[in-house]
Amino acid sequence: MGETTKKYWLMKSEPDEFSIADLKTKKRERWSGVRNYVARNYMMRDMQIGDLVLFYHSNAKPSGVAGLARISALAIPDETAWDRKSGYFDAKSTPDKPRWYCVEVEYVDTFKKFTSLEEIKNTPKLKDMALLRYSRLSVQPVTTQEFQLICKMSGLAKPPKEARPVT
DNA sequence: GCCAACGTTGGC
DNA sequence: GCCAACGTTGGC
Repeated sequence: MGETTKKYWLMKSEPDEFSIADLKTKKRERWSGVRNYVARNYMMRDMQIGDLVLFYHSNAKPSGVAGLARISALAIPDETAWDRKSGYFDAKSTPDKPRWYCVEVEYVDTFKKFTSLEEIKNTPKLKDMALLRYSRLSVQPVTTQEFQLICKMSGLAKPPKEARPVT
């Protein structure tokens, strides 16, 4: 990965907790609660404002890609880590020495056609997606080809080619 | 609810 | 540094 500038991502959320509809209502949301170093590092080191995100519903019936979001703020310390009342509390992370970080994402679109995990599995061109190879990783890079194809499968006539923040 | 796959922890 | 035990993710 290294110096490669990534533009496309997939981020998982359990729709019972936070769905694409919730993001649409709230417009923007901090992606807090990630407690995996690989996922954190993608957010901390590689995400840029304007990067586009496939919003994936995990642990759902069915699971799959539900819509599109965009990175609207760079990673900052995840405050839920030092909130004892939070389900994401982690005593090893403090305001002085934060261990966990989160970006902010903003709503872009809800796909007209939900693209299920099963469809992704049945699409040969998508067989190398991190989604299938590292099934437990909740924040992961997506190639341009994969991104464009999933947008197409999801009924988005013109997938945004360029990542552009709204003002 | 089950469980495979994987990440983390801690004893040694 | 190894690895067993344990915890979590997420599909089914």
